[in-house]
Amino acid sequence: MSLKEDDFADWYLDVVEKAGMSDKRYPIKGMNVWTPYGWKVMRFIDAYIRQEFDATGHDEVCFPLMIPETEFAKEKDHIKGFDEEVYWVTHAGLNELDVRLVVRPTSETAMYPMFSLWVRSHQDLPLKTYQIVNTFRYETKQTRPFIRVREIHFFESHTCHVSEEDAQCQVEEDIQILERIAKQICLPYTLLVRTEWDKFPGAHYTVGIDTSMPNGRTLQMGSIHHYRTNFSIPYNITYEDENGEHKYVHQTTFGMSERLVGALIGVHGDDKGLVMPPGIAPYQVVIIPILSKKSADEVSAAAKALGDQLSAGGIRVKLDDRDDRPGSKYYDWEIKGVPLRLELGARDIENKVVSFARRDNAEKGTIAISDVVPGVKMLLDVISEEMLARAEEVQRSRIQDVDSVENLPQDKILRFGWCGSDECGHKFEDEQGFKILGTPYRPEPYSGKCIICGKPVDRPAYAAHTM
RNA sequence: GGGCCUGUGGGCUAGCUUGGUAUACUUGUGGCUUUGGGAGCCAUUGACCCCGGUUCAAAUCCGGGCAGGCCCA
Repeated sequence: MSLKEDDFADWYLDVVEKAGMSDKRYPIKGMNVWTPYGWKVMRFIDAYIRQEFDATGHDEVCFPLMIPETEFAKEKDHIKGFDEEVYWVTHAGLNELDVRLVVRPTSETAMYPMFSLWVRSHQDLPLKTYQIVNTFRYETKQTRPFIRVREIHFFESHTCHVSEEDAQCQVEEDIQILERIAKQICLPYTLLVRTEWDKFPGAHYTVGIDTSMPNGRTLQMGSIHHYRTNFSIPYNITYEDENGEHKYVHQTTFGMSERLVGALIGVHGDDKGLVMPPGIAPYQVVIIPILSKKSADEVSAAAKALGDQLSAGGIRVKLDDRDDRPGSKYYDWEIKGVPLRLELGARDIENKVVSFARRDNAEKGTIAISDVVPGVKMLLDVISEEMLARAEEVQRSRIQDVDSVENLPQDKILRFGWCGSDECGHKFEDEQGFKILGTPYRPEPYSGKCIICGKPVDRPAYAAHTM
């Protein structure tokens, strides 16, 4: 699906509301209520994230929400990057606080004072932790559910290593974890090393994780940072090595937010509503019994038995036995994006089959009732693969090579030569209104000239309008 | 940071200029009926953002507050 800006904004808000993902009527701008269906989706994503981090030797932790100003201010670039968008707690009861408290916009400054206590020896390393929490950032721009909010649900992993090389290996592991998470949600993405002026405040370098939305803009879903010793020095996180020498740890972080939900809505949705990737769909299958006066009891019992069978087979299934017309139910579940609809009526029972309809491509057919569990599983796998393949194809088609600033396509991701200088980069951004997303994390063959100064370059830069 | 606009049942909306019983659709609830793509009929619940002012009378006019949206830097 491809949409103009206004159409996308209307479509997005409409779908989020009608599918029951979020209620934005809570009386604080940018702080929305997770309604049951939306929260189910987020929980399935979180569950998968937990599984991935646990399996790669990370320990889940949970740090306090508040950070004393004295700790928050220790890393100068970091505070400069965040001080305009943090919430402050200045009072407690009737008293003004001596040391004001920051409501975390991210948790480096909460965690690292403790890391300096936890890490003493090289045997304590690597330290690999993560947490899934809410953070707060005072957004002044237009807010939008999941995409730009002031209370952000996200995960953040924080690691400490003996050397820059070890930390670099962690970045590679993070990318593998990302690959698996993205596959589960059928989301394509690009890995681009951000410009110096756009990297995370305090980072050595930042890898942005972007995806492409139907209005032609890119959405940053998360990022991976290599900090080197930029934080361990001000927070004094040191270890004693084999030779008794004290050294600063090298650190990384990796985080992705509820924007994953915004991305899956935008990337997969269509004019009928959401399309949920089977991997994180709260309901992978919905069963609609087709009742008639004569067959009501028989069909109801068969539908119930079918639901139990699928459920026992490990499939997340919803039996919609509301007293409503089938057509009306179809529309309801299509808006919510349930990947597979099963219809069961007297005709199907007679033929020993169940009818199905795929949400992603509207394909219909039947499955033998004797073979229903493996049949449904296979269909869900196929749906997942095809959703990812289609989304990847769309993303590829949105990337366009350009070699001049004349007539830049406004709804594409531009690939072009950039010498890497701040001067040319800023000139391009200021004059063209595009944001430079960065240069590929994985080198890709390229030869061209800087689009501004004409100097020969051997790697491309990417730019786009961003959400 | 500067400017503009808007708040009416759960949702969407008419009424506001020119003050006088608040409108339609949708949703919710109960019933009858129906069920292979949003059926129909009957009954019914439900609102003027808050505070103050003007007035016989305020959704409507005025002031302030709160909330939301848009545009520009």
